[in-house]
Amino acid sequence: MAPVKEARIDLKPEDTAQMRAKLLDWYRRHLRDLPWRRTRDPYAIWVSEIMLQQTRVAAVVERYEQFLKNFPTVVALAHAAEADVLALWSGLGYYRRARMMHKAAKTVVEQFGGVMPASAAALRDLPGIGVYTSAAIASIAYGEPVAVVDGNVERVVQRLAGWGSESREGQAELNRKIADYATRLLDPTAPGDFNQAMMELGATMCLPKAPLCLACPLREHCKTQGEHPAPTRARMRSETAAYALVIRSQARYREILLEQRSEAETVMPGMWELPALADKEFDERHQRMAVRHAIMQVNYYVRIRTAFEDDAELLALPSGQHKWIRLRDVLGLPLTGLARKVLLRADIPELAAVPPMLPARASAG
DNA sequence: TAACCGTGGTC
DNA sequence: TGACCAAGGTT
Repeated sequence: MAPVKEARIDLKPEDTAQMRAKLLDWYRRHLRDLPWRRTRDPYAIWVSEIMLQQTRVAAVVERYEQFLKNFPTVVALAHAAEADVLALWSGLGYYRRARMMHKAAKTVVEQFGGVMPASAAALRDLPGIGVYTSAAIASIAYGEPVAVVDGNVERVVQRLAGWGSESREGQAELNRKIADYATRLLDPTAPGDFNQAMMELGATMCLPKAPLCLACPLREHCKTQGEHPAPTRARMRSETAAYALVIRSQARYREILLEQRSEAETVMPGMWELPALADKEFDERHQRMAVRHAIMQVNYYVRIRTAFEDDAELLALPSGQHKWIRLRDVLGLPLTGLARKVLLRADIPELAAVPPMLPARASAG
């Protein structure tokens, strides 16, 4: 006798078999050629899954290979300095992900002899690896039959099953039902491909706003044909900010003034940024550039002012530690996303090409 | 459980 | 300009 909870899921065995076949067939013909789909190395897949958390595929594609070039194995990552790991993460956001993965790599080396845990349950014990990520790595790298539930799968299942806002149950109960459905639907003979197919379907067909139902391989099995309750919106606000680009020439090289955020900050602790201006207002003649920078619920409209070494009174340098950094070493530091963006757009010859490898340890430590 | 942690593209 | 959103985890 089936448990009550599962009995509410309307999925007949013959439907399941058809849906698996249609979805896998569609996936194998339409999958995007992404770098992490060319490997079964559990470490490389781990890196991709951490980078992909709440982050767009396009942003990850740019960083994934560079990260693996610098840290090709879990042992290499474990032996790296945290500042170097963060430097390669600069601009990706959610920096705790990088710190936790670095910490987990050390655990893998110290406790497991440098061999990645080979099951979802064991992976789950590492910092930064939760229910989703452990299932993703285990199914893709090891073929373990565990279903993933990410934002895509959640939406796809809700539409397939017709579970919408009319249900009175709590979010926790709904999440259980979704995980149950995904587990029932999972093709145990190809769990890695199947999981990726569900996510790919959500990412490219079963879109949040205007789903492409007419081209969907599962349309005949879908209860809603794309309906989905509109998610509640968070409020955004705008602010202005102003920073200084201060460059000085030394005998053989040029240096830029940067400031290191306190380790006690809750946001981007210990990372390097441009010095803030004491006064956000300044003459347009001194403006080097203007950029928008979205952080969480705030759109910052940022103006960057050109300044010089003896303009110190313009700068607000009360707490943070500031330092002159050689321009050629700057990309080796853990920069905030905003600092990185400004420097890369500032047309600075020393930064003309993003180096594929981290520079030798910068002098800013 | 809900708040918190970053970002760039796009409309 | 303002707002939305993307392969979550932690506390």
